[in-house]
Amino acid sequence: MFHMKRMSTVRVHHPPSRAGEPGSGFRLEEFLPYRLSVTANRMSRAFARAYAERFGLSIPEWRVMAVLGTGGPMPASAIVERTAMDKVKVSRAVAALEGKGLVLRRPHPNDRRSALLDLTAEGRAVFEQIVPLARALEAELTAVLGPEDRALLATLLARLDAHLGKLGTPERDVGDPG
Amino acid sequence: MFHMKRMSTVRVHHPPSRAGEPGSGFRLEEFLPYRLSVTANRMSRAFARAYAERFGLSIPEWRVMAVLGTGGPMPASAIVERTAMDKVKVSRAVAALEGKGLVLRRPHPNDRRSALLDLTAEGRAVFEQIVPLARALEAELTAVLGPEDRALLATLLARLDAHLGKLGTPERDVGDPG
DNA sequence: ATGATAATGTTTCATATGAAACGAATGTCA
DNA sequence: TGACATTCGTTTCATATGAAACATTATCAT
Repeated sequence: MFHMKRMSTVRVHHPPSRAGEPGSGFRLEEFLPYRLSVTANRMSRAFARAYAERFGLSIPEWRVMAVLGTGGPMPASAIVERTAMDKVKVSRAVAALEGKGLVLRRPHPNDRRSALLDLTAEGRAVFEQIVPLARALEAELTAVLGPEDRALLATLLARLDAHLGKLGTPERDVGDPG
Repeated sequence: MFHMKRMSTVRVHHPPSRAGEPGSGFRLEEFLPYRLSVTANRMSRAFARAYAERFGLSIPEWRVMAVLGTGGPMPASAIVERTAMDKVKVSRAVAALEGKGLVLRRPHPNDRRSALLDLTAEGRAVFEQIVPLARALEAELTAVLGPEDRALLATLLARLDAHLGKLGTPERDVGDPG
C-alpha cells in the first residue's frame, strides 16, 4: 500500500543538521508524550511497590482510600470523578477494600441503585499511616527538583491536564503512552 | 490490626489550616505522582487512538518503529534500551510489525541468538507518514503551554527521570500510577 | 576443549484492564 | 399512569501485561 523511493539509504546519527533525514530527525527520547509516559510509569512503579509491600494495596485501592479518607462518605460515582479511574476499576477496588474490612457500604438515602461508601475505623487508621509514607516517598522521588521546581512541574501538569480535558479526550486510564 | 481513637470525627473541607485533620489534609488532586499519572494517561489515550485509527498501530508498535526509523538496524535488545519497554512487549510488537510487513529480521552476524531488525521500505514509508502526525498531535495537545513552558516541562521530566533511574527503580512499564 | 554461567528472545501463565452487555432503579414526558 | 430513556454499579469477555520458565547461543574459567 505505501511505498517510497528509498534512495541511497545512508544513515546519519543525531547530527545538529537534519535536513532530508528520515523522519526529519525525529527522536523518541525527545518526544514529550513519550517522556511523560516513561516518567509517570517509573514513579508509579515505585509507589505501587511501596503500597503493595507495606499495606497490601494496589494503586486503585489506594486512590479510593485517599478520596474517601478526605472526602467523607460518597457514592462510587463521586470516586470515579475525583479519581480519574473508570467505574469498573473503582467497582473492583471498592469490592477488594470491602473484603479487607477497610471500606464499608451504607444505603444511599435517595437512590437505591447506589450506596454511600466510607472508610471503616480500621480503614481510617490505615489511611493515616499511608499518608506520611506517600508524602515521604513523593519527597524522596522528587528530591532532585527543589520545592520550586516541584511546584512548577505541578503547575505545568495541571495546565496541560486542563487543556487535555477540554479537547474532548475521553476519561479513564490507559496502560501506555506515546 | 490497626486501630485508632476516632474522636469527634468532624470533617472539614480544604481549609488553609489543616491541623488535626484526617490525613493531615492530604489531597489526591495535589499529589504529584497522581497528577503525573493522570496527565500521562490522558495524553497516551489520545495518541493511542490516533495511531490505531490511522495506522492500525499500537503504542508499543509505534515506539519500535520510531526507534528503528531513526536508529538503523539494531537487535531487539537495543530497542528495549531506547524504548523503556520490557523485552516481552518489544518481542510482541516486533512480531506484530513483521506480520504487517513493516519490519524485517536479518541474521545478526556475530550472535545467532539475536537478529538485526529494521523497517522495510513500506515500514519506512509509514514511519515518514506518522512523524508529522505525531508532531502535530503533540503540538495540539501541548498548545496551552507555550514553547518555553513545553521545553521547561521536558527539562523537569528529564531531571526527574534521571533521578528515578538512579534510585534503583527497576525498568519496564506499569499500568497505573499513584 | 569442557563444563558452568550468562545473555537473547520467545512462550507460558496468571493477573489487570476496560468496552460492552447487563439488571436494577430512577427520571422523563405525554 | 405507563412506556421509554437514562443512570448506577456489576459482570462478562476478549485483550494486554509482565514475571517466570524456557530453548538457544555466547562467554568465561579452567
